Amino acid sequence: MTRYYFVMTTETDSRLAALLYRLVGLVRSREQATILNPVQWEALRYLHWANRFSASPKGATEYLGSTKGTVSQTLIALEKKGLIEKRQDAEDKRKIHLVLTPAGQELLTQDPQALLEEDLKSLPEDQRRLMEEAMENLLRVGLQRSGGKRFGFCRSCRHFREDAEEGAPYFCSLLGEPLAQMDADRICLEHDAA
Amino acid sequence: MTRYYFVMTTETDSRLAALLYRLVGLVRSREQATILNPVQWEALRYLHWANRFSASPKGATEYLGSTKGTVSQTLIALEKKGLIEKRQDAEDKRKIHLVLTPAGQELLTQDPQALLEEDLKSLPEDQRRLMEEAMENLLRVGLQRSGGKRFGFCRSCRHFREDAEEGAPYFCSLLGEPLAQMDADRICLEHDAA
DNA sequence: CTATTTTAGTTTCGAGTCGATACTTTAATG
DNA sequence: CATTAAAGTATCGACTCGAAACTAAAATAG
Repeated sequence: MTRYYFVMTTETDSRLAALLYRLVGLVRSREQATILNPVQWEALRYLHWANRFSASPKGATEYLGSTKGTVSQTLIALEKKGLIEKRQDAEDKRKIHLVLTPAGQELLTQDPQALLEEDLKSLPEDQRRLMEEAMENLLRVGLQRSGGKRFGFCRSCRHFREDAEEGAPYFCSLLGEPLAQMDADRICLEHDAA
Repeated sequence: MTRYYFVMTTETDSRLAALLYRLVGLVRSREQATILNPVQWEALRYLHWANRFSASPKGATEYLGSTKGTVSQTLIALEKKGLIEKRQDAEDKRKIHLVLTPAGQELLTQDPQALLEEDLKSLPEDQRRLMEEAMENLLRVGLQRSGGKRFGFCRSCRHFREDAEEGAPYFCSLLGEPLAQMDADRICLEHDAA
C-alpha cells in the first residue's frame, strides 16, 4: 500500500495544527505496520517509563486518557502477544502490577517513534529548546482546558526524599515507601510538582 | 471520565517526540468526545479542503494514508450521519464526487482542531514561523522515508494556468479543465510542485 | 474491435479501539 | 459489621484497520 500525505504550503496562513497532525499521523502509520497498533505502542512505552507504583491498569488508563474497560482490553492484547505479564499485588489484592517481558523490552528497541525522535534531534539545539518550551506551554493550556492532570518523574515530586533508609537510596513521603534508583527516574502516577 | 496527561520535564533529555504525540492526543481525545471519531474528522476536513478533482473516495484514501476499503467504511459512516453526499461522475461512471451537506459544513465550525490552531496562533510570530519550517522539513524527511507523496494547493501546481477561458478564471493543463476560483485555493490530488 | 488489464469503489473478514454499562472482588470507611 | 469506594474484568454496538475478494467501468493491447 502506498501512502500519501498532504503538506500545506507556507503561502497560506499558518496551518501548523494540521502539520502537527500529519507528522504524528506519519508515525502512527508506521506503527500500524508493526505487530502493535498505535495505542498498544503507547501503552508499552508507558509501562517502560512507569515506576512500580504506576505500572498498573489504573496508571495506564490515566496515562492513555481512555477508560479502564478499553485499556483492560489493550492490556489483554499485549499479554496475549507475550509482551507484558500481570502480577497481583501482595498487599492489596485488587491491584495488578504490569511488567514487560524480555520480548516486550526487545520490541521497544524497534519503537517507530524513535525515528521521529532522531529527526527531531537533528534540529539545531536552540530551535529544539524553543519548540520544546512552546509544546509544553501548549500542552499545559490544553490540559487546563480539558481538566487533565500532569504526570511527572518521581525525582521531581514534592514527596521525593533523599533521606536514605537502609538499603534504599530514596524515599516517598506520600506512600511511605523506600525508592530504588530505578523508581526515581521513572514516571509516577502520584506525581505532585515540587 | 477524567483525563490525565503526562508532560515530560525538561530536566531529562529531549522528549520532544512524546510531547508532540501527547499534544495531538489531546486534540484526538477532544474529537473522540464528539459525534465523530478522529478519522472521521480528518476525512471531513479533507473533503472541505479538496477541490472538485480530489473530493472522492480515492482522494480521501490517499490523503488519509489508509486503504480504500477502510476509507469506504468511514465515508459510509459520514453519509449515514448526513454530513456528506455521494454523486456519480457524469463522464466516468466509476468515479464518485463527495460533497459536504449543510450539516457537514455546519459541523466543521465546531472543529476541535481549531482550539489547537488558536493556541498556536498565540505563539510569537517568529516562533511559529520557525516551528512551521521545522515541521515541514520533518514531514518531508518522514515522507521520503516512507515513500509518501505530497499534496498541495491547486494554485501552486505546475499545471496551473492563468489564461482564462470564457467563464472560468483559471485552467488546469494536466486535466484540460477550466478552474473556478474555488478550485484554485483547494487541495488537489494531482498536485505537482512548480 | 474485441480481449485483457487497470482503475474506482464496495464488501467481508478477524483483531482491536472506543465509550458505556454492568459486574466481581477486595479494601476502606461509617 | 454494613456500606461505600476502588481496581479490574466482561460485554455491547459502532467503528477502524489491513487484507483480500469482488463488481463495474474505462483504458489499453493485440
